[in-house]
Amino acid sequence: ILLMALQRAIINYFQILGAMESQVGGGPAGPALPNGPLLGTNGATDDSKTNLIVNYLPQNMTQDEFKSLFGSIGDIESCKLVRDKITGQSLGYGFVNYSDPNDADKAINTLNGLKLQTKTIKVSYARPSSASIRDANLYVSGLPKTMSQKEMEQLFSQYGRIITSRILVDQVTGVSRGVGFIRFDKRIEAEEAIKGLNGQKPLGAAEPITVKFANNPSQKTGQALLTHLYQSSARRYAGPLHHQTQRFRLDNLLNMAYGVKRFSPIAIDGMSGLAGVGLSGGAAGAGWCIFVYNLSPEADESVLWQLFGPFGAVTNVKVIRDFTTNKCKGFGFVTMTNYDEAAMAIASLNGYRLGERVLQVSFKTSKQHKA
DNA sequence: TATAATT
Repeated sequence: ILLMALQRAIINYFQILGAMESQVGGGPAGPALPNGPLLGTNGATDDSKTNLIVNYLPQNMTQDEFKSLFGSIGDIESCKLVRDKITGQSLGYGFVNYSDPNDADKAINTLNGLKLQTKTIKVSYARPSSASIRDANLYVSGLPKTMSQKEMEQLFSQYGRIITSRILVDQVTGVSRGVGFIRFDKRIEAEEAIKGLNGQKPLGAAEPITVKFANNPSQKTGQALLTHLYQSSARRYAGPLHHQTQRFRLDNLLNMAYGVKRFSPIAIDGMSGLAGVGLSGGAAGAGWCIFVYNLSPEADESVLWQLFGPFGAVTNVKVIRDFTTNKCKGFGFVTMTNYDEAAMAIASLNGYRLGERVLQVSFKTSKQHKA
């Protein structure tokens, strides 16, 4: 009976999420229109200097958050967070096409390596889209535990240009698990690497390695899907009250099914005492507005992303600048979607020393700007 | 023995 109730609740929950996404999401940007100066001699657009691919995005980042983060650098021609066509889940990567090549360069320099929650995002130029670069990812197992990422790359680089490589490690000890991934620029290169290396012993190794095409990571088991849903349920949009009650109802069911408690008492009890503090609506989307005081005159938006991003979903950041000098006036605002993440960020960052300055961080109140 | 890299 519990499982049936859980199943119903999950179906119900997906419908609610779907409705919320369509209200809040803002939708994917349309295709980039040909832009005069960027037309090549063959009539094709050349966006190689403006179009970026962004990888390792947090699973729960929305299109709006994505646009807000990259829009803080400069004017965006188009951007898209890529989602699974059927489930609507983020695939963890996206594209940003800037109007100005200088802004694309700036985005790589300032946002590549930015830590957001548990992820370190990667920002790089997108290669021209083509069938020849798809399905070029290899799964490698049986690697010697002593082999480094660099050594694995050296082994594979004879077959082509490597785009990414990774060796999986034990989360506790940090020691190699003997498995990894190699993404080549071209699928043909990956095919050649399989022919050349599958079943072969690396120099000095005791065992042969297995090299094959990697599975697509979007296929999940029912268990993994449930786990995922459970994790994402607490991270969503703080939203209107009827969504809150829905959220807690589902959470209680999941708590029963998994025997774990997700919400801290403060996240539940805290809500009732917070009328009028921090919670904002408006065009930027609902969320908890945080006041950040004692920023340096040189502070910019990327500082706020770096400070608050690790704590959870950030929808917007703003540095308040002097109109004439364009220098920061010493304060800014950050909007976060979820109360518990905002509270954690405030608790952690209030009193935080940034260079020579000690930050004051709190929920925004109506009369703080006079201080 | 499995990570969200081509719209």
